[in-house]
Amino acid sequence: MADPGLVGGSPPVTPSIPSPSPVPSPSTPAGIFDAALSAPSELFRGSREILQDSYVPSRLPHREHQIRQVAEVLAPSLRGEVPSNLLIYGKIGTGKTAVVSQVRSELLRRPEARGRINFITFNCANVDTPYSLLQTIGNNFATKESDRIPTGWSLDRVQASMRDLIDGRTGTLILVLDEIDRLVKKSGDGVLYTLSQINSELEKGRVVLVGISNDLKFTEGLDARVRSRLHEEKILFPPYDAPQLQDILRDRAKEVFRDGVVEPGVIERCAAYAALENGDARRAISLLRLAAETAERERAKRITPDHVVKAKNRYDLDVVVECVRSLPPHCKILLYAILQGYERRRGGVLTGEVYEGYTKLSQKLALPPLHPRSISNYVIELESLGLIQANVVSRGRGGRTREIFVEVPVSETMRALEDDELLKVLARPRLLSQTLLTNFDNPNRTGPSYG
DNA sequence: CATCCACAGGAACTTGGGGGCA
DNA sequence: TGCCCCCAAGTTCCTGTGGATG
Repeated sequence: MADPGLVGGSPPVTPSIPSPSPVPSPSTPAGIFDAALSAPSELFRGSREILQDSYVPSRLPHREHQIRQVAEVLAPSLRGEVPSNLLIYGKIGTGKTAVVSQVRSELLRRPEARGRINFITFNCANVDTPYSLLQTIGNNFATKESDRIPTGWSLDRVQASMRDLIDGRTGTLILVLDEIDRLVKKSGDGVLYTLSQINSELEKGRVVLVGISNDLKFTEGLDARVRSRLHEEKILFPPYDAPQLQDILRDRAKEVFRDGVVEPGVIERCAAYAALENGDARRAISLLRLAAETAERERAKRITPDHVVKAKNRYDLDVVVECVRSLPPHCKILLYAILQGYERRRGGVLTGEVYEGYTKLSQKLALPPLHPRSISNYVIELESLGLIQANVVSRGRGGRTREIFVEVPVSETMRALEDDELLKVLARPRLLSQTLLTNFDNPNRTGPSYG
């Protein structure tokens, strides 16, 4: 089985996929993809992968300085010395992961790195418990099946086994922990303490930690020893501004689109939308991709600024629907109760009302309702996902509570919930919301405006 | 200015599931 | 097979909060 969240290191073993039968099944309308595949794309020249999040371009505009900084920190590993631990901060889509990935490639390309440097990258959103982290690190070094660390051992045993496996190889292990703040938030700093002091227990191997975080303040709650070890070096990635985002988009566009298909104003509009949202380059690139796909579906010969506007509306709604679908069952019921209350009151709903609504819905669905404490946690989770805004308000003798506002289009979100197997019995006929496109396309919108 | 209300939210605990080991 | 481990989800218990009220 492939290690979850492992981005670098040994390639995961993938099961062989049987080749598809060339004969279409009788129930499949033959040739439904023929039209889409036969004609070459009029817009795309290069692989569409160039516009995916996972693609790391050969050039990272406006990140030359950061690349140099990361390289300088890690360079001692090429001389057989132990580099300092490194923390990289910056908001989403500021190029942190891409820069580390590029430095990694350059580093491993050097002849001095051969047999001397191992580079493993984890995303702590997937590997977020001490056990799974130590297990995955150890298993990355296991050369035979019997060396692998299974699930079910005590944490001490996993730790000792991982240490032995790392020490089985000479050289430096550069351990990149992407979204390290999520690991700390979920499991505390114990495992970081273990990793940050592991070098004192190793004879041959050496470990260097490179933490990547979106949260500039995540080290505030750390144990002082862990903080000082992690903070040996730190690099801040500032958000991109609109002209910088335009440069990034032009680079990608040149690579992926045919000449002259991108109309003036397209790049500028994608960059402007993304610049408004924390200078997120990923978002800018996704918008460009969606705009191109929209143009392609319309069989347009060129991508226009209008396609960007359509793409932006689609992007926002897709994100919401996908997010809603991935919620746990009780969280979906809670969100439905919030939406109902919000629609009824045409404004903020209080925790007590929401809990009452949630309890009624649960009973309707023949599910035992959760305790208010658990619901309180779900409210926090929904807020962190950006679906609602929950402000703590004190109402005097009315007590202290949270006033909850909905941050997504009510009708569309309810419909997404009603599509769910669990909640479909709640579905009712409703009018199509006219608010969606106008609300989503107003970047200057302040505060809750749906409902 | 003490009291009150209706929670907020931290911490410890319980439960149940997936897995290893002797 | 029984006992151990980890982990996620949920519960219980508790203290804290802050503005209206008397």
